[in-house]
This record gives sequence, structure tokens and C-alpha cells, in this order.
Amino acid sequence: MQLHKRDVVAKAAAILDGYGIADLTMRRLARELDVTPGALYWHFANKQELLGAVADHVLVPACAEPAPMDWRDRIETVCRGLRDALLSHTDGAELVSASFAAGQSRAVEQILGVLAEAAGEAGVDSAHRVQAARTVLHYVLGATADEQSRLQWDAAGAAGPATLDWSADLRSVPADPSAGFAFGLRLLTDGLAAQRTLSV
Amino acid sequence: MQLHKRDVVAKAAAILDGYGIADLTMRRLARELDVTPGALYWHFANKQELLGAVADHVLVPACAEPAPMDWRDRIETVCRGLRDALLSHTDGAELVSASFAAGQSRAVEQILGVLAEAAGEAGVDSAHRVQAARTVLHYVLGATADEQSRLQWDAAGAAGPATLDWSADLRSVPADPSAGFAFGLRLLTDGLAAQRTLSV
DNA sequence: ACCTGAACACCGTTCAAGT
DNA sequence: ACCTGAACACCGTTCAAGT
Repeated sequence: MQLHKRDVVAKAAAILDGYGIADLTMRRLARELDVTPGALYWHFANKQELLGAVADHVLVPACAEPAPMDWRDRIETVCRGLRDALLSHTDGAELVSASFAAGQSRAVEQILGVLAEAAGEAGVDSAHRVQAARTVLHYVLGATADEQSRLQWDAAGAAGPATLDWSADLRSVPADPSAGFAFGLRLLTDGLAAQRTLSV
Repeated sequence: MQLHKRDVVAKAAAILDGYGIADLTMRRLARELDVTPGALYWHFANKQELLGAVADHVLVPACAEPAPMDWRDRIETVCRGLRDALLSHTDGAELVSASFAAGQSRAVEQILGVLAEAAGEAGVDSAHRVQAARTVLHYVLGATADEQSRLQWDAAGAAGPATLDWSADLRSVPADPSAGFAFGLRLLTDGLAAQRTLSV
């Protein structure tokens, strides 16, 4: 039967979850779809575009319109939703980061818009809203990619030789990652709140 | 004559500046050093470790001990120095980001320490200092990588067909990138300052 | 319209063997 | 100690030709 874009994206997501982004290659994807590598280039211009489609797929749960609420809660809700979506796929943060950088994800563009609007309500003047939204987004993507690589690093380490009691490893996972994430996010929302007192 | 680590790093930096990170391959590096690819693996365990050494080289100017000053000025000075160092090499932000994620750069670890100390002076309790420092670092790396990719994208675009007057392109470089960077950083330092009022 | 076959021009890494 | 030669197991992308 015919190959459709959504089959390709679904299989790509499966490889991502099972083996990580390093194993998500055009050749392997083609092999698992019982197709020649060249076939993929009929449906996608190049690998970046395909990864962008996978990124958008990953972000579907994070793109639900948020219920009406306070700008602060809205930013927190959107960012928590984004982080959850990223953490629910192996290397999800790295994938979305790369797609964002390459300008290949419609979904993060949409999230950026929501954040920019919230920044406006926080009191940021229209000339700086997008910059403020980008700042928040860079934090979420960076922090989550960081957290996820630690998680995966010591998931692999746990399967290694018996864990010695070296207590204070810089590369270890913190006690409560969600709390750490919330703390960093609060720094940003506090900064946004301070904008209002400057402009009035 | 013999191959030394610093020759390898210097040549790698030259390739980076001249052709970008995509062309900084072990094989090409070896070729330009008139050596076999395998020779590099005598001096470096793998490509990540080599890239980490290049990252540290790029960050040398950003690691100067800052003169004694207000925590806010110190954070701004360190971050501006970091950004300048990243922008002065093609794909510098991407390189350092990757090396930081891989835990291969001593230099960013050091900068992280300086930022954590400044966060402490800002009033962040010791349990959250590193998290605060990481938040600032994620911002600087993300924002600079973003800025740099736009810069390079439209440096390439300028060499293309006559630029049409499409005014509002999302991928265009903003009026004053440094001002945008400073704005995002101010959001964070304002957030840090707000910490103090919470703890006392 | 959609896909195969086959090629082009590469990768990172390893390791016996040489000097 | 330091490096070569040669291999292993891959990559992304293109494109004439088939159906």
C-alpha cells in the first residue's frame, strides 16, 4: 500500500521512543517502513523537514488552548504542558530544540504566540513581547533538554556496574526536577511582573 | 613533527570559523593536519571530547575573573562576555551548547560557578543557586544560538537573489540584537532580585 | 504520482601493524 | 609513544528509470 506522511511520522516517533534521536536516520526509518531511502524524499524535502513534522507530532498535547486564567498561571500551564510533552518522548527536548532552531516547527511557533500574548498581559510593551516569549521558551527547552539528558544518562548508568556511593556528582539528577523547573520558571515570571512597575 | 593537542584544537577552531560546525569532522580535521583520522584518537577519546576542548578554547576570553562589582553588574558582565565569545566564532553558541549538554566543557562549568555565586549574593538560598545559574546559562546559550543562526541565515540570504521588500519576516534579524539580549537578561536579574523579598 | 536501484560523497571509530 | 592502513558499519541526498 501507499506510504503516507502520517505513517512516516508515526514510525519515526516509534524509533525515537525506542532508540533515541541518534538512531532516527532516514535509512533506518526507510528500512522499518519497508521502503527505499529515496522514497522518503518524495514526501519530505529533507531530514530537517521530517524532524519538524515529528516535533509537531510530539507537541500536539502541548498545543491545547488553555482555559482562561491569570497570565502567570497561563504561562505556567503552557510551560508545564510543554515540558511534559517533551519528557514523554526519548530525546523529545533535543528534537524540538533543533526543529525550533531550524524554524521547522509550526507548533512551537504557536506556543511562542501564546507566551507573547501572556507577556503582553503581564505588562511587557509590544516591542518586547516576542523577545520575552523567546526568553521563556529558551529556558523551557534548555532546562528540559538538560534534565532529560541527565535522566537518560543515569538510567544507562544504573544498568552498569554496581552504583558506588559517590554522593555529590554534578551530573546526577536533582531531588525534585519538577520543583527545580518551577523555580527557574518563577524567576522569569517574577521578571515579567517587574516589567509592569517599570512602564506605569 | 609531532601532533599536539593544541595544534589540533587550533586547526579545529580554524575550520569552525571558516566553514561552520557541520564541516568540523574528524576526517576533514585530520586531512587538514596531514594526518590519518585514527591519529586524532590517540589524543582524544572521541569527537565529543575534542569538541569540548574547542569549546573551552572559544570560552577563554569569557573566563577572565570579573572585577569586584554589584551582583547584577557581574551577571551582566559575565553574560555579555559569554555572548561576545560565542558570537566571535561561526556556530560558537551551538558548539558550546552541545559541549555543555555533553558535560565536556570545563569552562562553562566555571562560568556556572560564577553565576551561582552571584545568585547567592542576589538573595537566592543555597539550595537553588545552581538552578538559578543554570537558568541564566540556558537563556544565554539559547538566545545566542538563536541570534547567531538568524545572522548566518540572512548573511547567506543576502548573497542570494535581490532581496525583496517583504517587511515582516519572522526569521529576520531584529533591529538591535544586543538590546534584545539585554532585555531577556534583565527579566532574569529582576526575577533574582525578587527572590530576596521572598526570603526575608 | 509514487517508488526503486544505484550511485555519490561522505561520516565516526577501531585496531593490528609499523616506526 | 605515536601514527598508518585498512577496514567496519554506517550516513543524507539525488536522480534516471520503472510502474
